[in-house]
Amino acid sequence: MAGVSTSAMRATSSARRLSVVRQPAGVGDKRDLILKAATKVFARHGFFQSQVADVASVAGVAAGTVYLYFKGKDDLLVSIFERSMRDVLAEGRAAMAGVDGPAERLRRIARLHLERLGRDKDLAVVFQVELRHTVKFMERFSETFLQDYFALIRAAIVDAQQQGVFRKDVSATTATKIFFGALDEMATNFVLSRRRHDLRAEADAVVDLFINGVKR
Amino acid sequence: MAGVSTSAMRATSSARRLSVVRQPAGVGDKRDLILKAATKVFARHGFFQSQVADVASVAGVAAGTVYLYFKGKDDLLVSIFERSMRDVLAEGRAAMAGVDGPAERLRRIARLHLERLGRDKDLAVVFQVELRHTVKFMERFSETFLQDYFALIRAAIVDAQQQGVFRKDVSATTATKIFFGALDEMATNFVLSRRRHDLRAEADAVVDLFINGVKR
Amino acid sequence: MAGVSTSAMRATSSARRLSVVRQPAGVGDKRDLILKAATKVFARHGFFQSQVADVASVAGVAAGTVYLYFKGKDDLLVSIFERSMRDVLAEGRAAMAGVDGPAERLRRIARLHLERLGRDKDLAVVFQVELRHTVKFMERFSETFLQDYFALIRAAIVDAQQQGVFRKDVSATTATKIFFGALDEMATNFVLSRRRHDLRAEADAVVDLFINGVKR
Amino acid sequence: MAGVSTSAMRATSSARRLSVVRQPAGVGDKRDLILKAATKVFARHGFFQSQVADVASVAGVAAGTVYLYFKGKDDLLVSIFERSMRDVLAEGRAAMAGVDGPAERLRRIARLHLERLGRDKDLAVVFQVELRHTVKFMERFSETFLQDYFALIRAAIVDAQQQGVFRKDVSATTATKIFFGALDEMATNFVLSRRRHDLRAEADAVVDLFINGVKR
DNA sequence: TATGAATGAGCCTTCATTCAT
DNA sequence: AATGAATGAAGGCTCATTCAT
Repeated sequence: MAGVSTSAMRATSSARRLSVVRQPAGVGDKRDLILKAATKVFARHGFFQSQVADVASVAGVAAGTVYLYFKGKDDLLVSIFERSMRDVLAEGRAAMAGVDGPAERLRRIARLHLERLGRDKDLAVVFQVELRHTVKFMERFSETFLQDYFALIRAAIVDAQQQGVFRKDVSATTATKIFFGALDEMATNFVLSRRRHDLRAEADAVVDLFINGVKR
Repeated sequence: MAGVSTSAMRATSSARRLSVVRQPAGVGDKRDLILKAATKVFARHGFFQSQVADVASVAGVAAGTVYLYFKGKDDLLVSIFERSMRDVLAEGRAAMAGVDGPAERLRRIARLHLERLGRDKDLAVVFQVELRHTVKFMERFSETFLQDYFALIRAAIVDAQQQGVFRKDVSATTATKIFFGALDEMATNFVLSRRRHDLRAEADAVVDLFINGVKR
Repeated sequence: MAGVSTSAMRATSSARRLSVVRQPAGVGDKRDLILKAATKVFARHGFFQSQVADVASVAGVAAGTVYLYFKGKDDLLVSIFERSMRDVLAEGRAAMAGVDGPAERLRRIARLHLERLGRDKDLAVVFQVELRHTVKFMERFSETFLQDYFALIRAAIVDAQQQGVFRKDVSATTATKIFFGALDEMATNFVLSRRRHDLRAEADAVVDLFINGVKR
Repeated sequence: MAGVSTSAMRATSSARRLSVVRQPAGVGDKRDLILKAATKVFARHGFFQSQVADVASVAGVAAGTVYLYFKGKDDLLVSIFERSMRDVLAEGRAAMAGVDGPAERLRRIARLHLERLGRDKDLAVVFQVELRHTVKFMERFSETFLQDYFALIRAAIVDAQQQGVFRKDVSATTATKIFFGALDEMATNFVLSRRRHDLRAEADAVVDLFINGVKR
C-alpha cells in the first residue's frame, strides 16, 4: 500500500515536472484550454450561436471559470485573434530572415499563410468567418493585424520594385491588397469547401501569377 | 456594340416599367422599403446587433408588418442578398454581351463589381461583412451567387486560354479565385476605410496585374 | 346580428368612457397592476429576494411585459416610492387647507401618516423597510420625499412658535425630526408586529406628548 | 455612585483582560478584523452590493478564510449586530447603575445612544440602514436587541410614573416608542447627511422635549 | 393589410461557497 | 489555519415572433 501510494506520488510529481517543462505555469494551461475550446465551438456554430456554457463544457470547466480568464464572451474572440496574430507575425518575420530575393519572400509568406490555416481548420474558420462579424470587429482586425501583415508583404514588393525586378507603375499598396486578397480568397474557399485543398500548390499558383503580373 | 448596349438599357428600363405594372399599389414599394431599411440598419450595427424593430422603424412601419413580407429576421438578410445577386448577375451577363475580347470582359466585370458596391456603401457593407457571418450563410452564399459569378469570370479566362491569349499552365479555377479574391479585397478595403477610394482605378489595376500575370 | 354587434359596441364604448373617466388610458391599468404586484412581492420577500418573474406572475403578465413599463427591477421600487410620495404630499397639503391651529395641523398630519400606512400594510412594509436598503436609496428618499414632508411639519411648528403657542428655545428642525421620528417608529413597529395596532390612538399619543413637550 | 461606576469599569476591563487571555494567539484579532472590514464594506456599498471577497480583501485575508470564522455572508451582518448589541446593552446597564433620577437615566441613555453611533459612522450606517433590509432581519433585530433596549428605557419611564414625575395617562410603551423613535431619527439623519452633527445636543433636545411632554 | 402590445425562451454573467493543497 | 481557484445555481434582461384588434 505504501508502495502504491509512493508510486502514485512519483507519477504525479513526474507529471508535474513535465508540465512545468512544457508550459510555464498551470495557469496558461487552462487559459489555452478554454481558448482552444472557444475556437472549436465558434468555428462549428458561429460566434453568436455559441454559448459560453458550451465553450466551458468543451473545455471541461465550469461556466464561471471562463470568467476567471476572460472578461466576457467577446474577449474570447478577441483573444483567439490576438494570440494567433502574435504567432503569425512572429513566424512571418522569422521566416523572412534567411530568405534573399523578394520573390522568394512572397512565396514564403504565401505558404506560411495557407499552411497555418490548413493545419487548423477551426482556427481558419474563425479567422476567415467569425472574426469578420461586424465592421467594428473588422476595423480592429484591420488596424492591428493586417496593418503589420500588409507591411510585411509590402516591404517585399517595394524591395522588388527598387531592385528593378517588379515594375514600378503598379502601386505597391494596390499590389499588396491584390496579393493578400488572392491568398485570403484561397483560405476562404478552403474553409467553405469540404474537398481537400492542396494549399501549398495554391500558394505557389498565387505567387507565380502575381509575380508574373508585376514583373518587368 | 453600341446597339447591344442600347438594347440592354431598353430591357432594363422595360423591366422596371413592368415591375411597376405588376405590383399594383405600392406593394413592392413596401417590401423594398423594408429591405432598404434592413440594408442600412444591418450595415450600421451588424446583423446580430440589429433588431427587427429597428428595421421596422427605419422603414416607417410597425414591427409586425415586417412579418407580412418576410419570414423572419434571417429572411431579411437572405432577401437582400438574393435581390442584389439577381441584379448583379443580370447586369454582368448583359455587360458581357457587347464585349469582344476576354480581357475586355474581365475589365467589365471588375468595373461593374466595384462600381456597384461603390455606389451603395450600405449594400457593400452587407455584402462584404454581414453576409459572411456564419459558415452556413457563407456556404449558401457560395453555392448560389458565387457559383454563377465565378462561372462568368471563369468563362472569360477559359476563352482567353483557348484563344491562346492566356497561358494554360494556370488552372482556370485557381485563376478565377485569384481574380475574385483581389476584387473582393478591394471591396473590403473600401468598406473598412473612411478614405475615398477610386474604385474604377483599382478595378483597372487588378485587371492589368492579373492579365499580365496570366498572359503568355 | 347587427343589433348584437351594435350593443357590443355600445358596451365597449361605454366601458371605455368609464375607464377614461377613471384612468386616462388602458396603459395606466397595467402599469398600476404591476406596481401593485411589486409592492406585494417586495413586502413579502424583500426587494433583493424577489424576482422580477414573481412580480410579473403576481401581476398576471409575462416577465418581459414588466420591461415595457419599467426600466428594470430598481425602477419598480423607485416607482412605488414616487407614486406614493406624490399622493402623500398632495393629500397632506390638501388636509392642511381647512385646518386652523398649528396643533390641529400636526394632528392631521400624524393621523394621515399612520392611517395611510395602516390601510395598506404591504405599502407600509415597502416604505418602512424596503425603501431603506441602501444609503444611496435613503438619500434619494430623504432628498425628495422627506424634504417636502419635513417642510410640511416644520411649517406648522414654526407657525406655532410665532403664535407663541410653542416655546422658541427648541429648534424647529430638531422638533420636526423628533415628531417625524416618533411617527416613523410607530409605523415601523406596526409593520414588524403581528398585533393589531390602533394607529389613530398612537398618532394622537404622539401629538399629545409632542405638543406638551414643546408648548410654553 | 462613584464606587459603582468604578466597579463597572473594573468589570469591563477584567472582561477585556480575560478575552485576551482566552483567545490565545490573535485569534480574536482575525475575527474582529473581518468584522471590522465587513462593517466598513457593508456601510459603503450596502449589504447586497457587497461581496464576501471584498470584505476578505479589506480584511487582508483570503475569501475562504472568512468561512473559517463565519457561517456565511448573513452571519457577518448578524455578528456585527450581536457584538455591538452586547456592548450597547452592557454599557447601557452599567450607565444606569450610578444614576438616580429617571429623567437623568433617560438622558444617559440618549447620550450613549447617539454618542456611540457618532463615534463610528460605518457602524452607524450598518445599524441605521443595512440591518433593516428585510422584515425578517428587522424582526430578529426587534425581538432581541430592541426588546432589551426598550426594557431599559421603559423601566426609567415606569419608575418616573410611579414616582409621580411623569404623568400616567400616557402608556409607558407608547412613550418608549416615541423616545426611541426620536433618537433613531436623529441617528438616521446623522447617517444620511454629510454635515457635522452635534449629537450630544440633539440627545439633550430629545430628552428635554420628551420629559416636558410627559411630565405632570 | 397594418399595428404594436404581449409573450417567454434563452443566455450572459455574478458571486457565495467549497475544497484540494 | 489559510489559501484562492473552481464551481454552478440563479436571475435580470433582450428581442424575435405572434395575434387580437
